[in-house]
Amino acid sequence: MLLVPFLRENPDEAISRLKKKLVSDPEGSVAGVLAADDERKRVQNELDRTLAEANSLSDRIGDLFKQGKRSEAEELKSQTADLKEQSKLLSDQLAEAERLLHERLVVLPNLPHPSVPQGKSPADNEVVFAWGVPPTLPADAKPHWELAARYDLIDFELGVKLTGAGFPVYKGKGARLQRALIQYFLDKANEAGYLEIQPPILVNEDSGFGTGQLPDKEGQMYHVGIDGLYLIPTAEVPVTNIYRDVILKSEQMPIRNTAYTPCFRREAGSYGKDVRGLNRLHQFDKVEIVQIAHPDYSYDVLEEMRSYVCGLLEALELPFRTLRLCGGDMSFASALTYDMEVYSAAQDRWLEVSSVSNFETFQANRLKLRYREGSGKPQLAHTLNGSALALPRIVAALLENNQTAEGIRIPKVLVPYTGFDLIA
RNA sequence: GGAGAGAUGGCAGAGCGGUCGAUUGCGGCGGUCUUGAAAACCGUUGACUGUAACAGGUCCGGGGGUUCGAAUCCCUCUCUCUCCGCCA
Repeated sequence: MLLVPFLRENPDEAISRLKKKLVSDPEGSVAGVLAADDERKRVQNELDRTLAEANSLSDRIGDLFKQGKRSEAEELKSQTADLKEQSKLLSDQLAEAERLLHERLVVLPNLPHPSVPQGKSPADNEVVFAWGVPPTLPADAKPHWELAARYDLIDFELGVKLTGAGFPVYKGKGARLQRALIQYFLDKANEAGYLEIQPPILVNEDSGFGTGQLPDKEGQMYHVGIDGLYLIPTAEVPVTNIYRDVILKSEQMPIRNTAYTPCFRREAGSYGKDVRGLNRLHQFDKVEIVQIAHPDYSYDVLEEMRSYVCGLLEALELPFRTLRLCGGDMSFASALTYDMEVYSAAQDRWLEVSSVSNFETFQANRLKLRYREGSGKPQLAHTLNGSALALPRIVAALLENNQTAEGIRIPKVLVPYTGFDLIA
């Protein structure tokens, strides 16, 4: 959620940055927020004055009673009725003004960092880094869904029987590969100084709001209506919400957490090869990294997280590139996002395997996640997170890029985890 | 699912309807003492809002009510804990 004081002091800057995020009427939006805030302040002021008057009257009545001046007290009592009615009215007005302000504020996305490229679609993303060479595959190279079937690693039809499309069943070496990747990613994150967390995978509404999934992206989460809980779309939600309503000491930062969880997404997506096989699922596994950082160095932290993820991909020997997302392709809450994409030769396309973002104070403002410098006033912290990594497309790329006539080769770093170096 | 107890400041834990934003202890911070530290002693220590700064306002789980006045009384919701049952 954007900060009203910032909008008030820098309306023009806010408007031009919102434009980059393709907000349709940034002028009207900002003006609407400021107007709502003005009204809120006006009503608040009036209410405060009324309450102050009522409070002082009550004090005097109390004093008079103590002094035994009953009739004078009764006299004053009669004066309070008006104030009472007025304050009731005003507090209703205040609630309405606050609701309106919140309603207008909550629909505005985060402001993009100055380095974010202008653009509308993935085609406008900026390639900032690339590593590795696409492998030369045999002429009869297969996409991963055919490989998964041939080696009996993943059964998509069986998932349809049990649950529905997008809920695959992993079997044998396929299942083992999943477990190996999770273990490997967690071990690496631990080595890099991230504290491992095992959070709940259902969260309440407050948590959904805190990280920005609610209220605007409600439809993307599975909802357990009877209990009012949501299945998490990413571990970011429970892990970041650990720090909701928390005031840290500045020396406690940066906080570095990692978590493996299944992730659930309802998003329907498009049809055809974009969603074939592992390309888009309703349930998948992911290891997430989250940091809470001081605003002074949160962009250093972002770079560190980015290079950490790149290191994982290099270790897995997967050719990849890093994109700086353009304003139109960024998520609602993000100020700057890097996507890592692995090249899949057999599909001849780039697969997004990780997304690393700095949310600055956007989530922290919703979460009331603050830090204190010495004995100073609490300040909003910066939140960051990234996938490190999401399994399905890593598996897809591993299968496709490492296919040989003998079978599918497992990268060296994974062999201690899988217990085999070839799927044949 | 049944029965009971509870929800107060970083934590623990008080709080006859006005003098309570809230006793006290611990913790934190500052100081005295000390070569330094510990101990002891003294002081200080919530958040939000608001103001140029004061002032003012709000917050004792959420919501509503009684009252001139509510942390204290009433209603309601939520959550937590204990015991029993059930299950892993």
